[in-house]
Amino acid sequence: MPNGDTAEVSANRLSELEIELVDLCVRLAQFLGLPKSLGEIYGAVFISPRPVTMEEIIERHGISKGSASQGLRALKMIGAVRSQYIPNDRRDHYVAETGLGHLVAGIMRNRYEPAIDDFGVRVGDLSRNNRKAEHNEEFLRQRVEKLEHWQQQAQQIVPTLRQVLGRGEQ
Amino acid sequence: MPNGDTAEVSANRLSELEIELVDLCVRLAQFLGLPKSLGEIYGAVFISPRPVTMEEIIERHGISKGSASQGLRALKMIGAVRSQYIPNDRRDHYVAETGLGHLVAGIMRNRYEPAIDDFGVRVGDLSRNNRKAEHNEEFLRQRVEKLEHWQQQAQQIVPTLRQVLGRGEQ
DNA sequence: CATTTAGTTCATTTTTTCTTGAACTTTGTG
DNA sequence: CACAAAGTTCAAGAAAAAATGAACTAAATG
Repeated sequence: MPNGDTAEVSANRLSELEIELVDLCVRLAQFLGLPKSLGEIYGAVFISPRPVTMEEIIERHGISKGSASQGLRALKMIGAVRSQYIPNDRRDHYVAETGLGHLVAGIMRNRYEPAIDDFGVRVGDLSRNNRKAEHNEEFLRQRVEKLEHWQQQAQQIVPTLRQVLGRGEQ
Repeated sequence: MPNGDTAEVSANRLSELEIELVDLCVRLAQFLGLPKSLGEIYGAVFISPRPVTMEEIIERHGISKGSASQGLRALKMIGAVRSQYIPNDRRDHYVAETGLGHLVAGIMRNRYEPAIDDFGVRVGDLSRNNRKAEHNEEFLRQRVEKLEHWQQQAQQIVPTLRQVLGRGEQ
């Protein structure tokens, strides 16, 4: 049972510094094209020195239950957050993953790689049809080739990023 | 499906292939977090073997004048498109820039680098205040340091990408 | 079991972003 | 100059994305 009496006042407010840290997480999320709430939730976990429950996040940050639930699921999926077992407590407790390489890799895997692959498939189809369709103008064929080249370059980016960001994790 | 008669002027209808190429440009734009219309407009320029006017884009792709004007401005700004002088014609004529490195560099410059810099400024402020505020918990200070580290790694990404994508342009 | 608590789902509402089009400015033309 | 064509701007509408919260399922507790 939550602490009782005087407690109906909101659980400990966020300090200035905590607010700023969460703010940065929100900006980061938006930079990456993720919804603001993911940034808030990640921030909530990031600033906590010990594993947090969904309820704490909801209380301290004023997020709806639905957002919190869905947001945590998404963050788990990209590996930004993981849940940690706490004895004698039925609730899930979350801990932030803080390696930038790890975070970026998760986002890549879930968001970017599928799109790059899809692009590859489409360009592949196109260039296959391109060959047998002899009435195409030469110019458009060159454009299709250009896209194939883009696709090849895009494929190289993922491993390269991994290399740059993979160092210095703890 | 043979093209049939329609030997007349190219003025209108997009071919299947052209539609697919524009479609890919739209997907690419959306992947990069840019509005669909930018993809369409870029696509319109991309598939044209000769410089296109705004009017042609509006006509062939059914885009509003406002979108076309703003979209072309944005594409010029990121260097995805440039206008080319045509004698005896008052209108602007646009040509697509097709080097992936060039395109990505432009988007970086306009969209990502400012955000990364802003992030850097904020983290800098934070860590400066962090030092003099002696009442901060140790844990939060570690988190601020973590963000500084992220910032440093992010700074490295830009030149690395440039290197991967900068080769093989024509 | 009945009850309480943790967490999920999803239709609805809210917010944000994109697109449109009409009014406007600018520039070339006779 | 008056006119027309090219291009810009921005308020308002449309569309898309995100957040909410009530109704739900599942799982522990006694």
